[in-house]
Amino acid sequence: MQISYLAVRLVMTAKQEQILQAAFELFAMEGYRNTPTLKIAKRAKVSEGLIFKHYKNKHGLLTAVVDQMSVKFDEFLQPIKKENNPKEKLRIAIHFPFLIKEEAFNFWKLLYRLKWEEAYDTSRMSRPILEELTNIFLALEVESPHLEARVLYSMLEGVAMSIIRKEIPNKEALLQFLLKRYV
Amino acid sequence: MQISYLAVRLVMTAKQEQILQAAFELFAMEGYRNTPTLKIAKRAKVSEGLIFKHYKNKHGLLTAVVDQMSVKFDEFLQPIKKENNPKEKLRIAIHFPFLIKEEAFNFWKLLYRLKWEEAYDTSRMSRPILEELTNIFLALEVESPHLEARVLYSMLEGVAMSIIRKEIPNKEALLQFLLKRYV
DNA sequence: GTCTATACGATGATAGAC
DNA sequence: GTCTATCATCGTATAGAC
Repeated sequence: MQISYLAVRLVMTAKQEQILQAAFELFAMEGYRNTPTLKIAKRAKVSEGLIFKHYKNKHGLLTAVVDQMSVKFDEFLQPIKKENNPKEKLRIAIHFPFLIKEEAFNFWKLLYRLKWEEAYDTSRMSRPILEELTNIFLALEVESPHLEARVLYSMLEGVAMSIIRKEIPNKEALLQFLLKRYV
Repeated sequence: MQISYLAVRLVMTAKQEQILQAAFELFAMEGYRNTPTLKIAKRAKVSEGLIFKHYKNKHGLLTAVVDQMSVKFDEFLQPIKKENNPKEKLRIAIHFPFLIKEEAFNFWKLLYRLKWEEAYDTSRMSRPILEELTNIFLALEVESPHLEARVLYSMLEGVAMSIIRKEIPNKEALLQFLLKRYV
């Protein structure tokens, strides 16, 4: 009975969600190790013990946070997946770093934190993008589609990191520059 | 008496160096927060107390590690600084991510860890590179030297990260591809 | 300079009542 | 499901002897 299992998994009490949300925010802002469970409890306005009832231990809570992020990430990728025209896909890909709203910075901060801090395997998130980029260049029949994709991916990742870290003074100019170069 | 002050600072006992080396390795491999001082002491084959005699506290030890890294980083940058021909400077810059030897991966891992994990300001390390790249494109009189430099920087940073994380199967092919594109 | 012993606070986790 | 109380352990840091 897969369906009912999934259904059960989706049911969350209000407090359970508060914990998840608080943990997400704090892990992103201060890091996993730097965040005591007591601080999460306070932010979520629940008792500390409740965290362990729901998520077994601190790492279980992190897993739950990451699972939730995966879903958001898939949603983020939908536009490029739905588009069929390779030129248009490319345009969407280049827009990605610039589409990250300030409210979503925490999401990406956490992703990069985990990547380095916890040696968490974030490839299930990065691989789909790399695959999309490769498909683009295969369709465009360029000389070295895989290398082309790798380079674009690295560049977009580097740009995204700079944006999240608020190191780019004029985002719009950079976006236009990239569009002119690639599309 | 600046000179004698500096001279004093450079004197280190053998055990002090062992501590610094062990801390560097562990911070890079497992992260600053994840590394207990006892573990550092054991790796350095000294007593735990000695760490605090020499470095006051754990954060002081981190500072000492970062200071030492700064020196290594400057050495790394020397080739591009010494070169005058912009085309040649560009070639050197593109080589950078590929010049990182496996033994030096820890160095860069720690740099990125600190960047995200501790919100450590690593700009004193990244800014000089960005400046060099900007100078290159100013000398080459391209249309948008600052944007051009920013994009190259992001790309090289992204590539370097992939290399450190051992995600690139064929480094040589990627290097040749980049050289062909940029130089 | 170096070691041993130890204090002390913080933190993850459990037990039991409601 | 939720809270309060509590524990055990770990980790930073200090004191004092050699």
